[in-house]
Amino acid sequence: MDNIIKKMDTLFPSTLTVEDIEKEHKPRPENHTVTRIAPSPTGMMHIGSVYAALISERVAHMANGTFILRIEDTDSKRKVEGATDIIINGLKRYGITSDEGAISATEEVGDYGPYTQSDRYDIYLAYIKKLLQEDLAYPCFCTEDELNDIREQQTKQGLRTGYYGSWAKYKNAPQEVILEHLEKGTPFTVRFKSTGKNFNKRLFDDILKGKRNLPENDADVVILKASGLPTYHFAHIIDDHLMGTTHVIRGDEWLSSLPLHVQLFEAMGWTPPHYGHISPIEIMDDNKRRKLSKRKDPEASVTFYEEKGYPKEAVLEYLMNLANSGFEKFRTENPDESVWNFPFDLQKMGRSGALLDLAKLDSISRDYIGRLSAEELYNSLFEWSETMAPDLYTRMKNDKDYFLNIFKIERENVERVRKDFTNWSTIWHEIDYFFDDSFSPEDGYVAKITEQSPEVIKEFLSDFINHYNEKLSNEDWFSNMKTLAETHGFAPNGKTYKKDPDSYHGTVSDAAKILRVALTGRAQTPDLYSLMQVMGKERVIQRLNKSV
RNA sequence: GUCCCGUUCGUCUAGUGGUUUAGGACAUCGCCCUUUCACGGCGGCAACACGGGUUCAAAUCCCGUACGGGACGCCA
Repeated sequence: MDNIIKKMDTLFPSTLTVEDIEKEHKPRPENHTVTRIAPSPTGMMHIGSVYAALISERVAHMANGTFILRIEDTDSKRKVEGATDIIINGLKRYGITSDEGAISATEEVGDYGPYTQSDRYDIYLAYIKKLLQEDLAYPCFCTEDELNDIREQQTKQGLRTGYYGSWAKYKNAPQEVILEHLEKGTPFTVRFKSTGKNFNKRLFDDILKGKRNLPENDADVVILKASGLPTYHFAHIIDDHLMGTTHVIRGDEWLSSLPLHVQLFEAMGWTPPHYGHISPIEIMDDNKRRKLSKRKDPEASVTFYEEKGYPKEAVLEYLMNLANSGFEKFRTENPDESVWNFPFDLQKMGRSGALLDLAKLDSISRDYIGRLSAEELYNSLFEWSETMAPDLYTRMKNDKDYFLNIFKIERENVERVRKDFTNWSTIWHEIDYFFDDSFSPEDGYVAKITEQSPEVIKEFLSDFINHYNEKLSNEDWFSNMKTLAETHGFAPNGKTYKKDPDSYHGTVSDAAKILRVALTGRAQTPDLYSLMQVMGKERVIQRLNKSV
């Protein structure tokens, strides 16, 4: 073996030894909870990553522990330029703060780094060499084609696929064969030498799934790729040991490799962390449920929510809802508390996968926006529009007071705030009629929408214009309007109208509708009085004159 | 194909053997409030996947079946 290691030293030069690493390594304090999120920089931020990060962050911070952001970039093929920043900014955006790890593409904080796997190259190599020395690992010279052949044969015979048992060609290869390959320069991987037996079951206690019996791992998995970089399995063991991770929260697609990971920890002589496997967020596709896919589903990417303009707080609340069944009750009882004050409890996580429910997100989002003051609403929308709706941004910048007044309608000094804003991207469409340059109804629109005769409309509106006094209170204004409506042939109430429908053009509500439509072009709007106050007398008169 | 995980209203879920005519929220429908809409209030529809056991008693414990999801890579 020493020959092999010597040979490897020339291939992958590194003088760092396990002894060096362990001498430098500071153990964490006793009973200090450490969790981490370990995304791959593939260029997009998956909503599932935010979900997993949120849960891990909560587990650590609820226990006054440490939350780490580690960048898992050992797959050079999938690595994308600038992707680390996307991850960092994505988490920051949702208020998920890490205590250690990458803080930008080039900087990191913490005493347990480096926190980017490609910078940990010689650490992995040191441990690989140790395993080789101890005969717990061995080089494998199989080509891709050979491995495919093995898989094919196994499938044909109805066997488990994998590099195990008698299929493990180089497991006990003679030294000469290995050295010969090394001399020739045959590319090779390093595989872990498993002693597990597939027919042995072992009990694992998952934080979320509970006690599970899983078969021992008997496959000699690759731990070092031909590129010299470790596989996920190996990097996970080394990093989480050295970084002192106590709780690994990850997607349940990893559950099958749990026996392998525990086996690796034990082979290194280390205690494995606690594991919690969370179910993925799913989507309904053609009447079938499946995991949200970043390729097929735009909803999988956080950019979807940014573009639609869901407030980040609303997205976070929605995720918290999925993560913890008690959250809804907490929110009902504490409408104004921050989500970060919710007593998150891992035991209250659902075991099965949840379907992404945008209607529920809408509802949470409406509630959230409804709780904002006009000023807060203005600021949030302004910030969003800078990148997502530049025209709106310019408009808001130039006309701040007008926007604030619009947002104050039925928002300030009322018992119940209206909830007609679902997200930032829909707001402009709700309020565009307030602006003269985007108010261009077609000819005869009032008659068309109200189904009143042009004469009635003309007479009622002309009279209204003559008597309009913007100084009046809502009550006085309305009672004047009511009187005016009656003189123009509208019944004061439904009861009167129903008694003799032929004698009236409608009720006072129909008269109000004429005004509403003339001013806004719509049959449904917020409170008429407030709306006219915000528009101002000049604009009101001008619009009414136009439709007379 | 082999192995693993899961399954309570349409959706998210409460439920840990008797407190349950299975509770809440979102969605949906109806009514009320009301100058429209939204808000709010009240109410309706609506679920323990199926089959066997264990037990005086099962959504809850055990065993099968079905269905759904996942893993089986020099991806993570």
